[in-house]
Amino acid sequence: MKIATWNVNSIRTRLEHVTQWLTDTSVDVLCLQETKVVDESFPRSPFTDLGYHVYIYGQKSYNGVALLSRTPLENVSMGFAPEVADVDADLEEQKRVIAADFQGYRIVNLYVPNGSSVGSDKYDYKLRWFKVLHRYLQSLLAAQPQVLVCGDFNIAPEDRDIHDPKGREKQVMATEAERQALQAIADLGFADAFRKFNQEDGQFSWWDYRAAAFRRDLGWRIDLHYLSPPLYERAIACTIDKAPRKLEKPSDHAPVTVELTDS
Amino acid sequence: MKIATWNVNSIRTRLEHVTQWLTDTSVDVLCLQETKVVDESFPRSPFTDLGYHVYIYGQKSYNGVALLSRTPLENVSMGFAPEVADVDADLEEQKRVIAADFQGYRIVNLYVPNGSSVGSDKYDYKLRWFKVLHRYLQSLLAAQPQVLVCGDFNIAPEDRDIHDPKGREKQVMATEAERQALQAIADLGFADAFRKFNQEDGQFSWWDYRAAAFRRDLGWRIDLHYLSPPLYERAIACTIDKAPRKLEKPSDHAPVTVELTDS
DNA sequence: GAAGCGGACG
DNA sequence: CGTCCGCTTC
Repeated sequence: MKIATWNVNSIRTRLEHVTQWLTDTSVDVLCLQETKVVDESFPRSPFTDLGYHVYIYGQKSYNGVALLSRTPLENVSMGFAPEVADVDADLEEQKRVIAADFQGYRIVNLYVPNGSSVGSDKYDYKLRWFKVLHRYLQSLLAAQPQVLVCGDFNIAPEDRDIHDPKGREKQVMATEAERQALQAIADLGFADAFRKFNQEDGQFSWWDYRAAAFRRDLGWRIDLHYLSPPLYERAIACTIDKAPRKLEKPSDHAPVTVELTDS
Repeated sequence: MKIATWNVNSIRTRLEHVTQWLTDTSVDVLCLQETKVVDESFPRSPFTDLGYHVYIYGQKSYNGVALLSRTPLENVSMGFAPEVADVDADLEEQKRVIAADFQGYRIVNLYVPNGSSVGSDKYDYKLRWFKVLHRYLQSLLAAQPQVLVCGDFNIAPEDRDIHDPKGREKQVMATEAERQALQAIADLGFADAFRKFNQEDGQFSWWDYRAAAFRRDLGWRIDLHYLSPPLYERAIACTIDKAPRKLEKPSDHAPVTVELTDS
């Protein structure tokens, strides 16, 4: 079983890249972020034509997440409700969370707020959002010990996940407060699937469009698969596919795939 | 000597087309319209690198004219002032006129208002603008009998300059009032250089982006060179180059070149 | 309806 | 650098 996460930076603009990649890789579930389209305008048929079931939670212009699956998914939920009560309205407005049951476990697909710059309102929003995510995942785990949380986390977990960790404390996606928020999630009982197989630094999933960052390999590893123990046991591979990032008009993110034993 | 006029519909978007065309054609002076950029952001160096001197009169988003010349130009003037006094402020606000001395004659580069639709405020603006243009050119001719006026006139002089003249009286760019305004300019002593050499109908310089107008050759001849008698005598060719209109992401206008004897 | 710009966001 | 949108123009 292969589960992939890919921030596509507009599903409409990246339609060809995504359908081609699905054809090439045959992943079982693809978790998309930054679809940037309202549900009525999501291009469903290119994916149903390939045999995928489509579950979407989108909005105009920004954010938006989706699940594509070769088999139907059960109990699809959008946003933090009803797992978490009393979520600030502004944290639920942005469409960043979609989850569903697949093969007896729960897949949670996240598009974590970027945070803009340290100390900005958006940075505060990101940290508030993580507090709610913590409660949300805590609630999920209480009901179901098998959880896979993936997506664009907009945080590099460690210094080896950044091309240049110098001065990182001032850099959004690398500050101590963000890493602590991420660690609090991990402490619920999640482990980073990629690091089960690969300890090297310089393994990136995102490269800024600016400053020829991809050509110079100035990237960050911010697209992650966090697995609860029973799934972490079953993980047999986790890979970043840089090929789509080399195409014309690419997303700034590469897809990341985790493979689990069938058990 | 070759003088060309080209409405490029954004010099920044069309930069490659224009530099390539200059390289291919080696015109002496290129008169640009709809540069759509403030002077500080005009891409000067691509043209200076090709050996052109650059004179610009631009504004944000709309309008904007420029002169590119292989040799330095003298007495460059922008707008109607100081030739015409007491011009309504709204007629000078839009950057549509740039002029300069070249080889002993004056080149006037115009971007005539489009006029939107008959009876609209913009249509009235266009006719008012022509009244000032008339005074402006009258003043120029009094000082200097050798004048070349070119640009996007947004008027087709005759029915043979329109793909379908039926119902043209209701069509902006072809109404009687507009043609009379244009004729009043001609009556100052200008003649249409193109018609010195070519009497055929269906000779167009502009094709709407809509309705596959270019493919179906549904165009208009609205990009003109008007020459005062001494220059008209010297004209030895006037041609519309449709090649750039066939490129990817073209301007909706083709460049029009007039050639004069060196005399 | 096609295409431009500017501004927000990343 | 590249997405989206609202706006304007033609």
